Amino acid sequence: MERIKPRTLSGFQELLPGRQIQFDRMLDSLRRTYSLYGFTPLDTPVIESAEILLAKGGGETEKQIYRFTKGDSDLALRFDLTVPLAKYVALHYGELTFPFRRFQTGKVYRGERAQRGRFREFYQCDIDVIGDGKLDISNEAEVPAIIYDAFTALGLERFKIRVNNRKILTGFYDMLGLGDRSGDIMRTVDKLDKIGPDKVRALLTEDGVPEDAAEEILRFIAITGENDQVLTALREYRGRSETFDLGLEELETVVKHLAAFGVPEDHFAVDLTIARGLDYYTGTVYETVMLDHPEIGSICSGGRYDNLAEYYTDRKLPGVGISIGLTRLFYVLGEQGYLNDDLLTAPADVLILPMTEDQSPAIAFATRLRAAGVRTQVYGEQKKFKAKMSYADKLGVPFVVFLGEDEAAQNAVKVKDMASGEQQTLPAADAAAQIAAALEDKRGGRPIREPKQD
RNA sequence: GUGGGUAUAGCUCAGUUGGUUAGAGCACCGGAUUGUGGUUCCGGGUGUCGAGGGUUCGAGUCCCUUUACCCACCCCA
Repeated sequence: MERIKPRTLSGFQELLPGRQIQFDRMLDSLRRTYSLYGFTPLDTPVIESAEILLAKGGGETEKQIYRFTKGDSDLALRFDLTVPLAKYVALHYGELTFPFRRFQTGKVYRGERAQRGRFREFYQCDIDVIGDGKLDISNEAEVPAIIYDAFTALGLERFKIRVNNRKILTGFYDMLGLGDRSGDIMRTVDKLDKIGPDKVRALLTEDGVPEDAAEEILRFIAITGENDQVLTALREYRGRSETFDLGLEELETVVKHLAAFGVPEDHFAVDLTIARGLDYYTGTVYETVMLDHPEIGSICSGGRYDNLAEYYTDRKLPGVGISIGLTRLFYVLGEQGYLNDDLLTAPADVLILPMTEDQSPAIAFATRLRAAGVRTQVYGEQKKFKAKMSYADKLGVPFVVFLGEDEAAQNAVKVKDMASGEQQTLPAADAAAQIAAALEDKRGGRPIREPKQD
């Protein structure tokens, strides 16, 4: 029989068991943080009608979306979680309470060419707050505050949330008489970190930006430093564009609130260059980078949009949201050796090895362990003892329990600590509680940690 | 979509100017050790050299076609 060579499509990811456990822990941690801020979980279909997903039309989405037909239906795989949210909110408007605060984790699909840290199928973790007609600016500070909490809960420390305001940028380009070109210019300016100011200037003039305007732009994006310094420098531009002035006011408010939310000053920064992928945002925008690995780009971005669901409803639904590229984040952490292979990656805390033909005592003891919250597996295979131990070793379970004739006779169990090799015989009555306590001792590590800085 | 690269064991890869039987490490299997793993020792190759065609006495190696994958750009999480 001809065998088909097993393979996984480019840009799609599947993990081995230990890694998958770590990935799920990341997801759990994020969901817990989001719940703490009063967000409600949401799930929407991976497949939607193409008409819905392509309502906006044009651009990269059209090029990259997976689209197919089934019978007469024109269907597509969701490209992000924001468009499905817009449809959801428009559809269920009457049944929702606003501001509507939802979080959603799920896979999204983009038919672009895969490469390092770029996938065709990947997880996004989104939070959004949708207002009915209006939405207060305080939400624009809360969202990055939640991201700070979420990343900190994951054990990450060396990251920075960069904040900007779209109105400041469009206002600034209006001053230069380049308002209609601002999209292209922002994309070029965004490359500053990568290619340096000289090349940015060259690209700008190449695109037909007058030299004095290009010079002006370079001076503008060179504004860096402490948040207060940046804000002070920006105030020099006031009075020349209403849009700019409004944007600056918003940015000042967001910076002030962020401090109140408890985000340390060194974890967020006003940055006038960020602009990528933020085309539908109208106000505050965010982008988060890992400080030690800026080359991987954004792992989390979002912002304020004034009219989420304009393609589906006449109602004005402003919102603010942010999306973590979880697959990218996880991939990068793995690449950089940040994922610990500790006992937390084992699928069970205890493996019970029944040594007698009758496995019912082992199964009964497993039931007691599970009742005590201990993840327990019974190894029922008829193999040599060595093979059973080897199985325990490979899974990485911290404890093995032996249940044989000797133990049964004493109404006891023998517990082996796999790390130390020590064994002790415990009375069956309180063995489960003792094992649960010992596990508590061993734990306390976070699922994901960054290495200590030298 | 544009440009470059790679394809040999489960994985990472070596394989000389074309030469006889296809190699290493890790992993895996068996044994030393039938109630003790992770260390050690002994033994075991598990392969359509991506696919198709060509050149040649002879192709993993050279040429053509093709497919897949990787990297960079574009764009993005």
